[in-house]
Amino acid sequence: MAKTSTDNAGNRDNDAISTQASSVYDRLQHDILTGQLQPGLKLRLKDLIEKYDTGNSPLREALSRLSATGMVVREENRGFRVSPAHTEELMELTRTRCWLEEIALRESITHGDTEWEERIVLAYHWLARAARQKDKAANHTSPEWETHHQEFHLALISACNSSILMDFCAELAKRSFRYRNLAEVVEYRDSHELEEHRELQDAVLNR
Amino acid sequence: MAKTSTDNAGNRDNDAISTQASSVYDRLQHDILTGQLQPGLKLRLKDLIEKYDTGNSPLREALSRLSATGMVVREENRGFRVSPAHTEELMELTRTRCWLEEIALRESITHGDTEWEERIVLAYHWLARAARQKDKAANHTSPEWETHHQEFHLALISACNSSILMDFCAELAKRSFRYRNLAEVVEYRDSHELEEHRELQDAVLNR
DNA sequence: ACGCGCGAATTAATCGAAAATTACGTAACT
DNA sequence: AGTTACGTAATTTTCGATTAATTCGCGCGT
Repeated sequence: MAKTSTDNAGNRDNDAISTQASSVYDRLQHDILTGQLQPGLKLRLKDLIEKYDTGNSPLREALSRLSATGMVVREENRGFRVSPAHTEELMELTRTRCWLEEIALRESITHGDTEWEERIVLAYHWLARAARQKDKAANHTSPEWETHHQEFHLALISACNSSILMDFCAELAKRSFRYRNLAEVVEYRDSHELEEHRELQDAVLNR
Repeated sequence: MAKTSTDNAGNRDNDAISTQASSVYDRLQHDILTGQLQPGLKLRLKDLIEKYDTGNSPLREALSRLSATGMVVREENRGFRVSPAHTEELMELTRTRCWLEEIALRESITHGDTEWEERIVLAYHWLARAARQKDKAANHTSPEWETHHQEFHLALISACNSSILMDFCAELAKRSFRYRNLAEVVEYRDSHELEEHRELQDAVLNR
């Protein structure tokens, strides 16, 4: 989950040089999602300027963007802080995510074509490969695995005919990812997790 | 639709003075939603600084926030422009909005309590009153009516147990509002629109 | 001891100008 | 004629410093 879809999407195939504000945005978001910046933490501009080795304006810009997506909360004339995390919000999040992903998946199954199927197969392939490497390193949350996991789920719903809904799902996935990291719930992830994903893939492809 | 939920939510009951960046954010969003700033329009910082009578930093902050919600698109090192409007996106938007509001309404009907019902009745009352004043002025899109219309729809889904979903719905409503203004489709709004809302209220209250 | 108001220190928000990047028009070259 | 290279102008991005707001601590009065 090193990069988000919105941030560097424009830099895929052209020479566009990422601006400093975007770099700080990425790094800040990463640190929030991985829990290195804890919920509720006061974000003092001076400290962040030093920590992320940047200037006033880019930092403020990054924080503004993050506040719009709910990663940080802005308190007028009082600065920013990492958005708090409550168990209620996690429940709400899970609930909402279920609703939205159910719709998206249902629609995808209805309207999905062969290209969609190929995307799923490919995404699963990458996920499985990342999982194999994960086993080797015995690293429960390898960044690549997270990326491919995200990509797999996005592939599943990629035929729902609504990029808006996909964006919402991606947003919810990010927030869920954050809660996972905060709780450091790693126990439940055992070897048959990959199997579940395979079953999911097969079930979807068979409608 | 003068104020959005996120923007001035913090100013509800305390003395917090709105910052200049937030003011510019509100005004910019308003002008985009009402179509005064047309889709795809290049937003030159110098012009905007003059037009909105502000400085470099607040403006940039406002634009950054708007880019996160998709109101404006950011082109790295190339500035900002008002996000374009396609008919496909309108269709996608409508589709997605249906899905989400259906869930939210269904959940609200299931879990709604008497407080929820009171909120609906109250919201309808305000809406009806605004509609009456609208008739007097023969003004199809009075800002107050839009506000109360929004509030009514939010009240309907306010018992869905997911503020996240409500935020998404509000976001979609804003975008729809924009398309309505862009197309200036006013014909279909006739006198029985209020009736429809009344029927909606009654139906919901009767589950 | 507790609450209240005033002033110093700290922090956030804004401004004005420098630095970096892109856009554009002109000229040279194939 | 078309195309590439180059220099200038326009624009965006960033920096450093100023201004405005908040927080904290102390003394005063009750």
